Amino acid sequence: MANEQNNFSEIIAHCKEYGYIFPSSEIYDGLSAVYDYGQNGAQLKKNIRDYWWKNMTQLHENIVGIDAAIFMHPLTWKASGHVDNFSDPMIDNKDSKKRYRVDHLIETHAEKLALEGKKEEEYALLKKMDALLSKDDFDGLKNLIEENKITCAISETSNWTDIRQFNLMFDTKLGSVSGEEDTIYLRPETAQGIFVNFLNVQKTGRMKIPFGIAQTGKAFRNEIVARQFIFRMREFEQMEMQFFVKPGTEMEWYNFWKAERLKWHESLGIPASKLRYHDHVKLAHYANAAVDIEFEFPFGFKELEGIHSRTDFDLKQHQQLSKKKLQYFDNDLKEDGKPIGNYIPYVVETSVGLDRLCLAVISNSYANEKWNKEDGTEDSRVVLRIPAKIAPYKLAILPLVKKDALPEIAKHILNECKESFHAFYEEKDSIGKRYRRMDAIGTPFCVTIDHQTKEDNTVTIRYRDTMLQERILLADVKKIIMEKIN
RNA sequence: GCGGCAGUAGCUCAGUUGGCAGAGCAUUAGCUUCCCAAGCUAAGGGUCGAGGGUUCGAACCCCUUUUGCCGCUCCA
Repeated sequence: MANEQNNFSEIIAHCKEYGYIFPSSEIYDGLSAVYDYGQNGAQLKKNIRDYWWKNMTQLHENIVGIDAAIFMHPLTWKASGHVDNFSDPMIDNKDSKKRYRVDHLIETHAEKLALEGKKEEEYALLKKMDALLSKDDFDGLKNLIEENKITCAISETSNWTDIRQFNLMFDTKLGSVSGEEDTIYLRPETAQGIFVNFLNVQKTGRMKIPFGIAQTGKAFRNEIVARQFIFRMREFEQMEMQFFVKPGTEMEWYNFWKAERLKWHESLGIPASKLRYHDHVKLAHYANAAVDIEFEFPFGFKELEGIHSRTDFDLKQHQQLSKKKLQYFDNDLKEDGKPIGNYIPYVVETSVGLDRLCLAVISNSYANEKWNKEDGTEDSRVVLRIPAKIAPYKLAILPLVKKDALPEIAKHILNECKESFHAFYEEKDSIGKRYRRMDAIGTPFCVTIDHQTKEDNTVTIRYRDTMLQERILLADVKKIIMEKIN
């Protein structure tokens, strides 16, 4: 574990040193749990996002992509349950410094009453709590705690602070709307942008169930504790696809996407041994089945993607609050020859954290290698074995020396390649040093132009993963790289 | 959010009793023309995380704050 922790620190340092990820607004000392992607990180992230987008919207003819706004009507979050479930009144015990969720604290006490056989008192307590919670009556709740002499399990005292509200949604003001609705939220998940557009997309795209709507974008959560680098950030990017199905068929599709999404992660070069499913025992308010795909990060197996069977919860809720029908008319025929008719579709959701995926790819790619050279001295390198299809740079073009017209030939290939893929040109320092630098940022291929190139039009191609090299025709460089990155 | 520890050049760190802010690597320029880093010469780079206090004088002592790490707590 100590090694793994060191390894994780090394990876964070490497990300900063090679232009992948920087702490946000670092010159002002940074901002807690906010990070910026640098020149290489942004390209990697974009490549992963594009790869996902293509997989979803191009390789599945029944999935289309949208891009909904971050700001949404405040009722959206009432409907989704975030207003009620995403904020928790908390209370601290001044002696033990322990913090409790008020509802958990009272419920624990109620359970104790039940165990003592005081069923009626338990019931009365819970009923009072629910009434006070629904009114956000924090003083009343504190009184309830004090009246019942509820104590902290650690300090066994009832020396409590006032109750404070911790809302996990960021709010801001929308100027031109009056009254209560001038507070709007930064979306805590991208899914709702898809649900509220369900009918728009279904009607204008003439989509037939089953079909999916995909979206990537930023979401925001005011986490109490956000740590572990870009694993849990306050501002993060999701890649979500909501798949609308006929009620009763949701488990079929849930299992389909569960398998499909695991395969997709493996296609990113993540070995099966570092991926696993984790079934949710305790389900969220909207789900009837939920599983996480977890990746073995340097700090243990953690969620990368969630696959949830969300039932018709979201569409039903939006239908209720918006008073607009969000139903689908199914023209498929039943046994009696008549159309199936109207229903609210069920939804199977796949939701990946893009930042987490970037971290997974980087930590899976990172290796600090040491070996002995032929003369017995030790040699080493740090290499990012990022799969070629998502690597920030695909090819480095290196003239062996910066004279004898070698740079001119190299620049000629650069110009030929740069319209098709991201290529890097460098003529400074020894060739070995340049190879090391390309290893460190994860460039999968290097071609070196040398004196022999002028004689027979061949160049050396050097592979990042194996460090092997071979000679290929100068004229074939672009074609060969194109083949390897597709 | 609470408690503990930490923050000096891009990185890793040194800095004696409170007395001129340093090294190695990295970077840039030049030399070398090398097919897997660590050759030579030179240069640039710092309000010592930030703000305040004590002092003739603070990287060093005190207070506040911020960021990170660890532990709690939280993560529909």
